[in-house]
Amino acid sequence: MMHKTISLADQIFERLESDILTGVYPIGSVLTELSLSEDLGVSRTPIREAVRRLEQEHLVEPSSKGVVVLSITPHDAMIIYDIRIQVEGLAARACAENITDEQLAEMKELLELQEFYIKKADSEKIKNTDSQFHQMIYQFAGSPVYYDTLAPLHNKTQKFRKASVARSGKAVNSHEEHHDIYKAIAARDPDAAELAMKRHVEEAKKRLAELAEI
Amino acid sequence: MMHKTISLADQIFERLESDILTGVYPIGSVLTELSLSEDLGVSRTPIREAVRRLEQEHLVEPSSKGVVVLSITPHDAMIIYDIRIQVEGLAARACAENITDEQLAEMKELLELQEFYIKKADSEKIKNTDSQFHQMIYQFAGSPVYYDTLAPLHNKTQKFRKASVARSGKAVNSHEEHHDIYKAIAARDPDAAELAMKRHVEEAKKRLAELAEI
DNA sequence: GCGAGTATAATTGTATGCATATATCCATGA
DNA sequence: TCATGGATATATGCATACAATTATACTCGC
Repeated sequence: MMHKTISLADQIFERLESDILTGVYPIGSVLTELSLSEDLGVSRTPIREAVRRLEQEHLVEPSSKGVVVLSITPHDAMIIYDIRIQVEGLAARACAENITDEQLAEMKELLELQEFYIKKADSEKIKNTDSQFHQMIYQFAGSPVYYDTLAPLHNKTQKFRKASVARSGKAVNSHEEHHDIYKAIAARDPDAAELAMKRHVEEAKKRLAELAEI
Repeated sequence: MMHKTISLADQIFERLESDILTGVYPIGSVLTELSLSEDLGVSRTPIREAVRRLEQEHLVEPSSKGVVVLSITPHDAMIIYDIRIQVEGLAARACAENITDEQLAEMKELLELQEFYIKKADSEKIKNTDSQFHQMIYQFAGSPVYYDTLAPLHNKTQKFRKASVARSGKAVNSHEEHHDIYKAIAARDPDAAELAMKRHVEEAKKRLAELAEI
């Protein structure tokens, strides 16, 4: 019952993370290992593992009794964008310096796929390719440090944005900005890549600020 | 068996993290839960928890048999400093904008303590106060996001530096730079605080680069 | 009626056992 | 000799049992 499948702990983490960021477990509610274990029908062991990861990401906080749900505030979201502006700028620069031809081709392919989904107006898939594009940048930047630092931040803003979009009904489109970044990286121009990426994340921040009326 | 003290899992994580970053477990070596469990004299449960955290921080990587030690390369360390330059700059700025009088007093006290240890040439304590100073900045910046992002990065450079210092015999002293940062924060001057912090982390990067002969 | 002290319940920390998957090694046959 | 197949060893994933701590409720004495 082990390898091919994703571990229960991973599945449970994904589920709990989603449920917290989308409000299924409201901020302030208390979760205990035992109650989660009963709710999800598994033993405490994989639950513990998932909850520890939630703790590390500050989505929950230990309290005298179980853990209490924290999620993130709009203010936190804005700060995450400020950090992302700087660090993704560095990552894009590193990417322009280090990317291989194969990786570049992969990136181009993803952008074409995104274009396809934009024409079909499949917003779920658009958002997916969007995230994948950023994760590619993190991965192609030449050090796992970029991914480790940026992936959790990106993840949080994505889910926060998702909740805001659901409330407002608006959607966003940043395909052109992605293409600018790609072009700079393809040209192996670090300055241009950094600039394009910083501009892109800044725009994303502004869009969310409007959306969430911060 | 659940004393007031820190949990076994936490202790083991700290120890393994240190041992990896200082080379006790060389890069490429393989660790299994069972062998660690026997070496450290505890059951697999807390070991598992610690190893999962190491995986999340990319200090080890799962393999067919146990996990293999990754640690960080000098190149990674330099990248971490580049990220810290930017993000700690933001944190220092936020700190100057948000810090309370009590927090400011606490910070001043810490710097006086550090001065005391410097006169006594107690390098272990100096390093401790050093780390505490940075962590205070993260905590007083007004959002847990700063701490979550910066603490792991700071931790890694500290331990990496420790290994380098052990090899070279040199030590470093950055008290004056800390004091500059404090003065800017005390004056509630965000621009000056950001600048002082950036300069400080840049200097730390240069010192490590010399030390590690990168 | 109320406070103190104690019993009880609830919760997490740790150990252990079992199931399962994978690697390794050895034997056997062409 | 080499490939193949199976037995064995080793590893992790999950469940469960137990220990210990902390919160809560309750009782008893005043």
